[in-house]
Amino acid sequence: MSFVEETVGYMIRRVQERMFAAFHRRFADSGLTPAAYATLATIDRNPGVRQGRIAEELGLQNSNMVNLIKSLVERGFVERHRSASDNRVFTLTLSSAGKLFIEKMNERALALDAEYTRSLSDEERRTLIELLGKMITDPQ
Amino acid sequence: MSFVEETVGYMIRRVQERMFAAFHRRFADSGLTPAAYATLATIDRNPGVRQGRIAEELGLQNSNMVNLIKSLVERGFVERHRSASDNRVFTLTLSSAGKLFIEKMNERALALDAEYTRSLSDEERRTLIELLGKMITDPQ
DNA sequence: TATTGTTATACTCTATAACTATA
DNA sequence: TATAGTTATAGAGTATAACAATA
Repeated sequence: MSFVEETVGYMIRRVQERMFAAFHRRFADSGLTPAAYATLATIDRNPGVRQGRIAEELGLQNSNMVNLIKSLVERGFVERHRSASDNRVFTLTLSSAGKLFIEKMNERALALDAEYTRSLSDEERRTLIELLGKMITDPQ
Repeated sequence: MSFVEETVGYMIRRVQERMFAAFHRRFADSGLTPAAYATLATIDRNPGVRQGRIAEELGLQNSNMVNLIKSLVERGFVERHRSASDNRVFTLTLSSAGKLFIEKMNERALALDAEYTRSLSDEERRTLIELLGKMITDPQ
């Protein structure tokens, strides 16, 4: 219907919208936004990471991390401690409740990902991730 | 750094953010948002289309089309006429100024698309669009 | 009774700038 | 002088519900 359908930009936007909606359907009862989930998953893999580093890695704004982290702490999933070596820094780790929680959420994320890539074969899904990875790691 | 990097959902979000920023850099002086550009491109290919149909096609909200169309009309790019057969409907066409404008914007969109897919070969770019297309056309 | 388009509004995500405390 | 984190705020994009006019 329009030649925008032949551009990557438009197609990505459409797919992203659908995935966003699907995420909120699947994670509605979890109280997690995509950013909050990605933050938890990053802390899980990198215990002791500081919040500014997570923001850099995930492409989030540092200022927007504050309330995000605060809510994760209040829910008992994340622990914040002052760094011993640098008193400006808060190091972040998962509590045992947080570890249990992220395990369940990881399962859910994988199921969700399988759901909205169900029209792709396993190989196509891998190819898609690989091509998107090339675009992201391109220094621009 | 996190296993979210192995999910399509996360990778799409990251790519989309970069493309969004690149769009605004390239189209800053045009006064077009991605939705406005896609709307113009759709009217160009489908003269006489009604605005609700564009919203459906592009995944936009009908209520959000109102101001979008209004600004395109005010800028002299789009003409709105009552449909002869159904008095509820406005048919949309491009003015000659709108046709000149969309041609330039199409060139710009293609250049932009080439820019942020520059880390991909032509074949990879085609593959990417094909895989995204499969996901979009999946009835879900 | 359903559909097209409109209005008003609210919510989420993201961006920016000024601030503090520490280095 | 630079960095980590905070606060407050503004903006864009999107979503929802109620409405008028027309079918």
